[in-house]
Amino acid sequence: MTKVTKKKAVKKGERARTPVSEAGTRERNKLDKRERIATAAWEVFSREGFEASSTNAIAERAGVAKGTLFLYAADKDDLLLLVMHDRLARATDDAFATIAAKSPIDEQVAHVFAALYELYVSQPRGLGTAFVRAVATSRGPNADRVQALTQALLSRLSALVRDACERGELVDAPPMPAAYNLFAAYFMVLFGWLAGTSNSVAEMRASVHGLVALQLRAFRPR
Amino acid sequence: MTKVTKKKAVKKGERARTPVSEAGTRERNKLDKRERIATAAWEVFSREGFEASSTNAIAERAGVAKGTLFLYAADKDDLLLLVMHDRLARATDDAFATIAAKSPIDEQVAHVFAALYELYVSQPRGLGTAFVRAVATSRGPNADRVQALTQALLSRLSALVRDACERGELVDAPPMPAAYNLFAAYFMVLFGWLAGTSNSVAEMRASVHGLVALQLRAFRPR
DNA sequence: ATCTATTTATGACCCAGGTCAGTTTTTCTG
DNA sequence: CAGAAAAACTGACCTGGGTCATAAATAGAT
Repeated sequence: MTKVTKKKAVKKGERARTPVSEAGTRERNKLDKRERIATAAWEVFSREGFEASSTNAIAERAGVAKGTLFLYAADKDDLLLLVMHDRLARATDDAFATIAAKSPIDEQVAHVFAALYELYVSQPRGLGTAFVRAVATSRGPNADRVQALTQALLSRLSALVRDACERGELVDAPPMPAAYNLFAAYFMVLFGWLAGTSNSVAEMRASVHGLVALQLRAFRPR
Repeated sequence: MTKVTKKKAVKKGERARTPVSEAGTRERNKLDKRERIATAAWEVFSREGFEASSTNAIAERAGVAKGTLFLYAADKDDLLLLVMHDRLARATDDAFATIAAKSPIDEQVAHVFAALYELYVSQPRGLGTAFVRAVATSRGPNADRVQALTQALLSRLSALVRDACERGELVDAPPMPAAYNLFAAYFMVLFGWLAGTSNSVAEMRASVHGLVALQLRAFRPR
C-alpha cells in the first residue's frame, strides 16, 4: 500500500525544487515516515508496555516494513528515545516556563525536577525504566539527541544558580559544578524510583528537595 | 556427568544430616553448580564482551544445559550481576580497608570512588555499561544482592561523614542524606564515563573529587 | 530396600530483534 | 527524456534469549 504516486511534473528548465512548499520528495517522505513511525511506536509502547511491544507491530501500524524502522533508529531502545525526546523536551520547557521567579532556588529546582518525575511516573508499564536504560546504553542517533537535552538541562540549572547568586540568595557558587551536583541528586531519586523505593511524585519531590537544600547550604551567605 | 553417587548410608534412627561436613547432596550440588556457572560466565563475558557472549556458550562451558542457567539467574543481565557481585564487594572492602585515617574526608571519599571506577574501567568491552544497565532494570534475585551492596556502601559513606564530624572536620552534617548526595555525584561521573565523557580513572577521580569537595563546603566549620 | 513426592536439570522449541541482498523510488546528468 | 547513480525501502532470513513439558536426581516415608 502507501499508494503515494507523488506528482513531480516540474518544468524542465527549472530546478526540481519548488522553493516555496516543496523541499524535495525524498526529504518530505523521510520526515513523514519518521513521524508515522514515532506515532506508531508511541501508541504501541504506551498500550502494551516496552517489553511487550514488538517491532513488527510498530512497523505494521506505521505502514512500513520492519527493516525500515531500523533506518530511523539503531535498535528498539533507540526507537524509544526517538519517541521520548519530544515529550522530554516539552516537559522541560514547560517546567522552566512555570518557575516562580521569586521562589527560593531550592523550590525552583525542586519544581523542575518534580515536573520531570511527573513525566516518568505518568508513563505506563515501565516505559520510564526502559527509557533510563536506553539512555544509559544506546549508541544510536536518538541517544545523542537525548544527551543534548541533558546538557541543555544542566545549562539551565546552572543559570538558575547564577541568578540566585546575582540576587544574593547564594554566594560563591560555581554554576556548572553546582548544577552537576543538583542533577546528580535528581538522577539518584529517579533511580530509586526505578528500583521501587518511592512511587509517588510527591515522595520523589520531597526526597530531591531535601537533597537539593542540603547541597545549597554550601553556598548560603553566612 | 556429575557422577556424584554421594553415599548417604545413615543409621536409620539418626537425622539424615551429618552435622560436620555433610550438608545434603542437593544443597552441595547446587552451590557447586552456581560456582561453575559464575566462573564460566565470567570467562566468556570477559573474553567476548557482554553482547557477544551467548548463553549457549556459557552453559556449555559450565557443563550444564542452557535451561539450567535460568534457574540461577532470571535472565542474561541477572547472570552478569551474579558474576559482578563478588568483585564489587571485594573492591569495596579493599577500598575502605585502605583509607588513610588521617586524610581529609574529601580525599577519603574520592579514594573509595576511584577504586570502584577502577573496577569498571578495567572490565573489557563494555561490561561496565552492561552492568549499570542491569542494575537499573533487572528484577532477578541477583539484582537484590547488588542493591544490598549499594545500601552497604551508602551506610559506610555515612560513617565516614560521621567520623569527620566527630573529629571536627565537618559540622552539622546529617550523615545519611550527605552520603546520598556523595553517592549521587559518584554515579553521575560513572554515567558520564558510560556516555564516553571521560575515559581514564584519573579523570574520573578528579571530576568526582571536585563535586565531592563542593558538596562538603556545606558542612565546613566557619 | 522400595515407593512416592518434590526438587532440579534438560534441550527441543518458540519468538522477537536485527540483518542484508535485492528491489523500488528519487535524483542527477547529458 | 532517457538512463545511470544514489538513496530509501522491503521482507525472508538468521540468531540467540528465554520457556516448558519431560526426565533425572534427591529426600522422605514405610
